[in-house]
Amino acid sequence: MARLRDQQKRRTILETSKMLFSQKGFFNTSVSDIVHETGFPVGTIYTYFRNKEEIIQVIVSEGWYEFRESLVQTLAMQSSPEGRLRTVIDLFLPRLLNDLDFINILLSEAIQYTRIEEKIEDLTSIVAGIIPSAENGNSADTPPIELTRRQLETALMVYFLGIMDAARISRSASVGITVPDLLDFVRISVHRSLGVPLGENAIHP
Amino acid sequence: MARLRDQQKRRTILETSKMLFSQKGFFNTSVSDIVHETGFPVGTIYTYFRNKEEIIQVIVSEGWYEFRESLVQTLAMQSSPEGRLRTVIDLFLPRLLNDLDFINILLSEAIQYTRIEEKIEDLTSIVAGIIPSAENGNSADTPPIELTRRQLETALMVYFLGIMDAARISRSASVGITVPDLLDFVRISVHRSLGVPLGENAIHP
Amino acid sequence: MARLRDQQKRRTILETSKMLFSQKGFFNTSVSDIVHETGFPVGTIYTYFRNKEEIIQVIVSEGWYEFRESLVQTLAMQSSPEGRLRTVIDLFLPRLLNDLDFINILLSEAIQYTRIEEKIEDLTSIVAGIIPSAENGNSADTPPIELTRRQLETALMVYFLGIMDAARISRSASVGITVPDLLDFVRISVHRSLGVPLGENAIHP
Amino acid sequence: MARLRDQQKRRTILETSKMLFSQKGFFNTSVSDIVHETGFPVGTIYTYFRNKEEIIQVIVSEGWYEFRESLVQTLAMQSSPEGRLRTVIDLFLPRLLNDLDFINILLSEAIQYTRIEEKIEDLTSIVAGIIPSAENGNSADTPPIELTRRQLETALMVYFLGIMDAARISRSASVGITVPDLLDFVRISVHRSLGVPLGENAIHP
DNA sequence: AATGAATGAGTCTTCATTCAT
DNA sequence: TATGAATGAAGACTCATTCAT
Repeated sequence: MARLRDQQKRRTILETSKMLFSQKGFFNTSVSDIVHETGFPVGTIYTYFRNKEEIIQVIVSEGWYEFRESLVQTLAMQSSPEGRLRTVIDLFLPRLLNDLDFINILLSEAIQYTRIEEKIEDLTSIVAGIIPSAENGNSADTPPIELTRRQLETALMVYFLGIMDAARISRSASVGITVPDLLDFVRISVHRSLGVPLGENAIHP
Repeated sequence: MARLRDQQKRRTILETSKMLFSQKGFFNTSVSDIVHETGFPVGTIYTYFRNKEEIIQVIVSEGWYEFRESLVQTLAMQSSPEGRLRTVIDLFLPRLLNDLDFINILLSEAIQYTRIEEKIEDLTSIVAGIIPSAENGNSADTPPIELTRRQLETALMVYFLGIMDAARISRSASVGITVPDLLDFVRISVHRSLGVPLGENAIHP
Repeated sequence: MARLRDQQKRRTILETSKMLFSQKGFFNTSVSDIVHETGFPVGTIYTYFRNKEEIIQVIVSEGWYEFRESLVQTLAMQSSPEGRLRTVIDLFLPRLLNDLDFINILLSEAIQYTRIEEKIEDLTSIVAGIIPSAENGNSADTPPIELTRRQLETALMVYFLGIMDAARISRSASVGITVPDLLDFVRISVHRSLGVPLGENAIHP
Repeated sequence: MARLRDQQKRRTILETSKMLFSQKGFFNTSVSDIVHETGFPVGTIYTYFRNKEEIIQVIVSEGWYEFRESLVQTLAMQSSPEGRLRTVIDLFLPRLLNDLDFINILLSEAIQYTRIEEKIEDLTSIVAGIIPSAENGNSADTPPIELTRRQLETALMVYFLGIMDAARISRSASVGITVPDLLDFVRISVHRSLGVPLGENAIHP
């Protein structure tokens, strides 16, 4: 019982902080802001987290863990390379882009507490593994793309970072590009490069 | 006659701050750090800049202005679309990626002082204008790419942001990708998508 | 349970600041002076007051409120106009003039934070209300003074301000006038103008 | 020639500073404010005045000297006590009250640089000397007031300070009393106390 | 365990005055 | 002599974290 309520408090702190960090930035959000927004006493914040830095680290690591785990598990359930690709593009990418607060924190000022390099390399590696290539060994029916593993990973890293950054920026009123534009762009690129057709509703976001 | 404002001093403050902001972040760099690093007295910092925020704004706006101006002017000197594309890829992209401190500041914590949206949209628009497409009107010998203007701009935004972000991250020891990998990636992509061959030394890296 | 705000601490800050502001002036008193004089750490000052300005505002507003309230309440207990007048002159005026630090702050540099106009107008209005005049309606036995309400209020304002300012200045070694001289002056004036005899010990000096 | 221009500059500095000190207060007016308002370079300010403090001291001392000298000289030209009284009330008081900036500075935050005690005592003494009293020796035709010299000086000090303070405060929008009310008040008081009738245009302000 | 007052190093910034030119 | 950039001590205030209650 107490356990449950505690977990709820912890979640509230994390969610409130996430919103504040995304909106005002990590350094412009004071612990006192979190206190006011949650309504909890300061002391309470420090019974759940060692310090302010730990809050952002947990937001990022838990958020990423969740995303990554569900990606890996769902990928495992798809037998064909094509199915896996569709999963990434039609399910996980939209989900990622849906959480702009998360992206904002991941790429913003707190990048120093974020270890984003490791995360992107990891993601890149997972996705590279599902793309049929000469090096990866490829099935008979999908023609291999002519890229070395290194080139593929470079491409994927640019794509992921570019899409996340574009999504983050697209929030700004002055930007014409929208998240749907970005998803559209990915589908076209994949279709052209890999010959995998990905209709807008292939799986359904 | 009193002394005149010393432009060399101003430059020193800007360069020192740029390095510090990139290394430690804007918020973790104190004015006192700038004072120690430059060796100037505090007062001097404030005779050249109204406040700490103005320093980062000037770093970004002057840096961007310089980059953009030389891009536009050099583009104007190239008559063929192909030549313009080569200019962008072989001259300006390497130059941009060479200044990782600048990129770091542009994309990092100071994003709030940076108006990066406007800058990226502007750049995207300039480059979109030189790519032969059905909409842009195209010469007989280069086949148009089959993208709407909106799709093209989305693609360019993702590419630019992705490359800059990847370059920034590539600094980290744990990342396998390097800036040459990124340039390589761009050349291949352009070659494949537009049929424009861009050898590594096409103009000069 | 954490500690509760300590009202004694708050009072110490107010009293110390009052003395310092009166002695050295508001602008020549630094928060650091208050810190040294009280012995409290800086942070403590700011847990009780939002800023330096609020300290002087509280000194003035609380001081005035206390003075005004006790004036009004005691006046209400006196049934005759004469009794009320004596209360003002023999009880409240001495009390006011006894707190030269307060007067000094009220009339000095912090006048900008002090809203002294409102306070004086209010006081003037209260006292004007107890003086028998043709306009106020007067009892049969005290002859009305021959002044319009406006003239009466002007007179009272000049008197109050003049007495307070004279008292403040009388602190200076070079000035011959003393606070008893001022009280003496008021008694004579009232006696002559209103025919109300006010012996030095009428109520209690 | 240079001499003349110099004196003009000096006057400009004094007048600009007087306005600024009155409006914003001495401590809230920076030397840089004076620089901006006058358009002179900082250095110039310091060729005319040793420091900021000296500026206010000169404003007050020169302003007072001028006022006092012309008072004394004009008084000397009046042979009757009554004429002298009229001069004070109809000529000098209105002139004094006409310069609210001066009064404001005299009584405000810079009171520490102002030596107001000496000035008021001096003025009080001058005026006390022209009022017929038992102690002063009095002419046959004006009945002496029944006040000791000390009481008279007390009265005058209260009057002068009260009127100046009231005038200063009357600037505030919320105050009903005006400078004419104050002059009116003085005339009535003098008439009643001393039997000297002072029509509004007795001499002409 | 829960609380929130206490803490003080550290932040950015100002500004009167000087003095090199 | 005229100038205005240079100076740095001093200012007000913040805020993450602790710890007495």
